[in-house]
Amino acid sequence: SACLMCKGSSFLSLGAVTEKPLSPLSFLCNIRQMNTGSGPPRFRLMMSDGLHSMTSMILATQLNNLTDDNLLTPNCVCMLKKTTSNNLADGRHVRVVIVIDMDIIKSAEEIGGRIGNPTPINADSMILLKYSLFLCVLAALTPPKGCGRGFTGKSPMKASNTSPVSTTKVIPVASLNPYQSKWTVRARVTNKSSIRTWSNSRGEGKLFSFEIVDESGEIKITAFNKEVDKFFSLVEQGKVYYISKASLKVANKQYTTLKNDYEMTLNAQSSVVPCDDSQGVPEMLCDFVPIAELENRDKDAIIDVIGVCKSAEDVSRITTKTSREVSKRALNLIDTTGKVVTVTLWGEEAEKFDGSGQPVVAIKGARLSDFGGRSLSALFSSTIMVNPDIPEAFQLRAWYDREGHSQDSQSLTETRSVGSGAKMNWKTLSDVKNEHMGHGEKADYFSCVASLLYTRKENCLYQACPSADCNKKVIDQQNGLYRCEKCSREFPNFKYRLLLSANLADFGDNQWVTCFQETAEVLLGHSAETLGQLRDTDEAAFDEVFQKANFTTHIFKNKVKLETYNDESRVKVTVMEVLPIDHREYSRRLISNIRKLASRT
DNA sequence: CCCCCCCC
Repeated sequence: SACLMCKGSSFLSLGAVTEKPLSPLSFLCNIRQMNTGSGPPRFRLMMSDGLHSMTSMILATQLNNLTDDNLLTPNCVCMLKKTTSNNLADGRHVRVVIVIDMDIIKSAEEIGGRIGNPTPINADSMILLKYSLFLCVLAALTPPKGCGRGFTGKSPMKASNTSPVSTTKVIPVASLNPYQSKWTVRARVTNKSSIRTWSNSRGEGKLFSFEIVDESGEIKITAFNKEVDKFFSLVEQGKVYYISKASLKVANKQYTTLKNDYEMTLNAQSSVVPCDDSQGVPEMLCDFVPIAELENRDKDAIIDVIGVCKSAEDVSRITTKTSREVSKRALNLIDTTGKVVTVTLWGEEAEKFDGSGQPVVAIKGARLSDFGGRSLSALFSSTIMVNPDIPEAFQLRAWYDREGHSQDSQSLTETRSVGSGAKMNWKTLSDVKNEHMGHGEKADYFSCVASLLYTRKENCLYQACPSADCNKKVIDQQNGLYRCEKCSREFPNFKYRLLLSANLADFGDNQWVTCFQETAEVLLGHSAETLGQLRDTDEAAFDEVFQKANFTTHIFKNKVKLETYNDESRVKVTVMEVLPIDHREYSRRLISNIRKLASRT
């Protein structure tokens, strides 16, 4: 539905539809304790309705007990029963929403993850609505309080006495907002870009950007045109600066890779002054996502990852859709979750990467892709660190050398296929018909996910030649001997073989297929021999085998070929392999197909 | 005010 935080009309229409007062529902995005000095603790909340988020919300102290049982954690759903708004007491003109009464109606555990990718809005936009009701959800930007890095309550920062700026106090980067103009931050430069130019309908120019970090958080800073000339050579990667008088704006969530709702633009008044004292200013702020956890994150999420580079491809050159040549190199990273993910590095990063000695690799700001299930891609804005000097890297190194190197691992990135190694050519049953598969000179191969709709139990078993490599049907001589025409021999025995006709169905179509011995045994769950015995001795049990197999769902790898009998052509589909469904992979494939379909219309 | 981020 439409965003109820910024669209008054939506709010009204929702009220009209339901015809009864609704209490506002919110997702909690984040919660952190504010620095209040003496007095009861105050908690700042970030909430969202899935589309927009609001950071300037404060829990009334009488609700502080909600934080006691660790229920008010990111992703839980809250019902805001009573709210008011106010300016912050510290004299800054910051409008905040105070939550006076609310209930937690679904725990973070029940929600299971962040919903949506909300754009931050400020309290003023919300206050316009008087938000007697709105819908919001708390989504996770950081782990719950107490176990996160960089966003939990931190002691207030002291301005260094070497500060050249005496009129404004040094504040934490995390507390920067557009409503406060007199501030100075002291932070380290990370990830400085080169100078780029642009030219579009709105004009042209040049820019460079960099990121800064202090113990409270991080923010992206961009300099355009004149400010490029003024600051580019001054700003050095890894150095600490006092920065003040820059513009703040809401960061566009689509492009943001840092954990900050805002970003900074240097302007004519801005000051950037080197600071010799880098005491207490971290090198980098990372929020590493365990590799196994990547399965549960949204496609396109920007995440930090750390793992041992178990293996790396050689660098190669590829041509992009826009005919540009670029270097690429894929790495396989493993962490203590035992899961492996493929990360692709590009350009210079791909060229200079050295995977020998299986280094620990940390990447800040990689993009999660759904290629091959789950994989990662480094961006221009990513920071790639080889054997970084951080505790997580030392722990991983120790784990890998001790046990990780020999542990069974499973990749989230499907490189070739499930099962026997051949490439999966996924089709729906109607695709097979519409694309006239099998009509060519050679047979075509495809894989599908389908359910057994019907199996013909009559004639599914035949008596075959007992010699090892011959499966030819034998002729019952009715004298206790069975003749194989192929071997030109008579045998006192035979072996049962399966030749099962089955009707497969998926959501759009159905198809008769033939399953020989091995595939039929998998589908029916018994060996041909057992089935033969069963048919001859216990017909009810034999029937039950088929009943049980009915409506089971599998991955079928098939061969399709047009065959002609007596001037009549029909497509013959033979099942080559039956594989169990990896449900996670299947739902991913399903979602990806739905996305594809949606993008076509 | 940019926002490129690629390939299978």
